[in-house]
Amino acid sequence: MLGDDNMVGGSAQHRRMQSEIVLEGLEAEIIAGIIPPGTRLDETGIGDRFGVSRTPVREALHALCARSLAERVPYKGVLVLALSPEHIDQMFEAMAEMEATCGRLASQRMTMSERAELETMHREMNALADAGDYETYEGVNSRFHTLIVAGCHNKDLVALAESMRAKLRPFRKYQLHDRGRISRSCAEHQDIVDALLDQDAQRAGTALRRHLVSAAQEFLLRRKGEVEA
Amino acid sequence: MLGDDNMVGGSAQHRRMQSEIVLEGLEAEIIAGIIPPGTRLDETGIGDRFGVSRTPVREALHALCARSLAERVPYKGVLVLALSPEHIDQMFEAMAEMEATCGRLASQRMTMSERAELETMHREMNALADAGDYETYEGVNSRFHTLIVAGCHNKDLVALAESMRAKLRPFRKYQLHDRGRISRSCAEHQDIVDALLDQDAQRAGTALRRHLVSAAQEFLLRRKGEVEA
DNA sequence: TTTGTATATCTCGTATACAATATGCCGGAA
DNA sequence: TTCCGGCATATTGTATACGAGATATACAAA
Repeated sequence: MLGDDNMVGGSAQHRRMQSEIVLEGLEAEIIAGIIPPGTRLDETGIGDRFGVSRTPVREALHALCARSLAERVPYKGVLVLALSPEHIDQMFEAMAEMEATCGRLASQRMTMSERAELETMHREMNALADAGDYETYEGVNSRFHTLIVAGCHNKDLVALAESMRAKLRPFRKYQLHDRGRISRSCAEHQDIVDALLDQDAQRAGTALRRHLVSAAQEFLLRRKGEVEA
Repeated sequence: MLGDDNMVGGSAQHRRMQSEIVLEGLEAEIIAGIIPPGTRLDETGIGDRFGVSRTPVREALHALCARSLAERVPYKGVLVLALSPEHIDQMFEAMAEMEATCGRLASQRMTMSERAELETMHREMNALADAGDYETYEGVNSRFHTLIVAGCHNKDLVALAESMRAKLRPFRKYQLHDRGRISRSCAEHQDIVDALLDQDAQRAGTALRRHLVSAAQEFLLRRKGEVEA
């Protein structure tokens, strides 16, 4: 009995599987752009790199495909997904619609403490915007949106919305790197926060949709510029 | 060259992998309710049943978890998801929101031929309702909703909406088995079709949401009754 | 009878061996 | 020179073997 470390409190603590480690590693590398789209993910090579056999690698690759970060072609391999501009556009739209939906519900359902946190974050972001601290801003911004999505209190909608955000994460690193974009972002956030606190479902939805669409526009324009440059 | 069945037109034709076959088999059995929720999916047993080894079975199980038809508990196995009534309620809501979102966009984006097909289906369903052919009605009803979802012309939104529909399919078999429900369904469909053809985004969304919420209510009431009986 | 411990067994996670399939290269013929 | 076909290689898909962890059972002691 002594030395009993059965910490049963909370959710079961389980040993991290190798496949999980590989999955997270690959995901991070893909999202960070270290592995560019179109790359074939070689099972043996990755296994060697992570120091595991092919089996856990294969499981990680399957998971990657399930999250549509990659695509499996039988007997050929799995390729990091290269997305067309049109598809990226669609993904942004899907994310915007998901967050708008969550936000609309959240306006009615957020708890008092969630609303308080929302305001706190918003104020914090205003300060960060003034200070020009883009890195920190981006972090808070991400949590801000996560909080809104979670505010709908529907596990499935949250999961769908977050899955879209995850897919787009690799593309969002381009954004929010100039003062103009950030101050526009803050203004749009103000609108969103107001609507949520006023419990105005309609306005919350449209404000969120508009905000995300405009963010997407900026991204696509910037990317287009990069390609031409 | 003769006997060359490389029909390269369209997407590549590949030999069906065993893991795919197992996946589809299990999925069908789960959806059909042959494998009840809570069942532990034994890897060796399933392998024997399908005549394959554990490896493809494991891949299928992972895919099942990715589609959240089952849940993996490390070192314990994967369990067919047993959903609480509250969660089922949330899933219905998520599906309703997804279809409403798709429908709102579809009202603006459906092609002429899609709109025509929509009307055709609706008329067909009215006839089937009058005839009391519930089985066929259910089939057309499913295609009706699929068509609306697809009408948003956004691959990602369609995928999200369809994933919710897939999750709920096992529960929907209870529905639409009495004349009252069917006639109400038809009336609600009328509203939806009108809004879509009028390109009235707002109304399309609310009509769809209302329709699906009311369907969910019926299901939950019926289920509650069954439990008490 | 009950409880604690030890063992037995079962299943999962991982590694490796084998089979099937695609790709690339090389030689030969037109 | 160019095109075609067959072979070699590499990589994926599948099967099996092995080790780790967990649960269940049996037995002993209180």
